[in-house]
Amino acid sequence: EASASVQNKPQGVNKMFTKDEIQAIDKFIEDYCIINGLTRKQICERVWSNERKKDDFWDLLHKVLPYRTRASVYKHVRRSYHVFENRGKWTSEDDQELARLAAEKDGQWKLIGEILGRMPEDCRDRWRNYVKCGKNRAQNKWTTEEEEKLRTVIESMIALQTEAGTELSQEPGINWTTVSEEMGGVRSRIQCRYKWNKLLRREALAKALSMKYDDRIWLLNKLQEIGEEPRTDEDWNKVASLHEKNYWTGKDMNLCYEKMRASIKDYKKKDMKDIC
DNA sequence: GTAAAAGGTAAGGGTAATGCACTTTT
DNA sequence: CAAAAGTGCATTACCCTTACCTTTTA
Repeated sequence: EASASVQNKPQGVNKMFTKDEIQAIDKFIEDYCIINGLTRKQICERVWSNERKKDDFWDLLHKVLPYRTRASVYKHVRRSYHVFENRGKWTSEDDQELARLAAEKDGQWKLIGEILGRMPEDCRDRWRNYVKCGKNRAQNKWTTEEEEKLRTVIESMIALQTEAGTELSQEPGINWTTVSEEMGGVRSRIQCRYKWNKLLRREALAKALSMKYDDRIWLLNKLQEIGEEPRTDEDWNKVASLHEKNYWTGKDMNLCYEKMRASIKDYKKKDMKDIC
């Protein structure tokens, strides 16, 4: 019954559970508790119990969201119905203890979690995103040298993969943990990823802004001709395909237009026709 | 007896929300 | 002018999937 409201949702990659999905799960578990006379604490213990109980709990749960993988539902419920005392807010004492345990019990996050009274995943996250770099972690603005080093590290990582073969259609993967290590542990994995994406954005913007007067005028005229502002990437690609040069991508044109638009006073109050 | 399915753990990849310094508006 | 409201940006908190192993089931 809990699944009724969320049936036939498409399965996506890395898609957050929606409010409806979470509600459906919660409803199921609430009912399950009532039927089986369980308290919240007891159901959490059931969820984290390592005995392989021969009931249909996980099976029924998966039927609430059948279009998701079983593992997906399993993991989500383990996070939402956990048995650990603490979440969030790490004191520096907590961090110190985590650092000690991480060194002593390398990779044994389940064990570390039990000792600290936290979810293993949270311990792992705190470690890799923060504690691992410790005092080495820089908070200041990236220097040009640092940016160049990041570029080198990532480009050689990508080169290594394409070289190692298989022009398989898969995207080159960037292992941010490794990148952080190769940066000397001075920036966390998340800092590196953020910076890299920012560098990419900066480059994209530079290209878009290199568009000369004639092409800009062409763009503004074309937009007026079309009559409405392109919304999606696809819309912009269509606009770009109308141009004789095969140089500007939809993204380039989108960025360039946004910049021109933003240079106009009170642009937020104006629509596209006024802008052009 | 064996292949397939399920449970459990760690590693990899990621986004939404927040905090903060700064501008703009009221 | 002060206070409130918006903004851009980096960080923080939290989330999701896949790979792989062991155990259970059909």
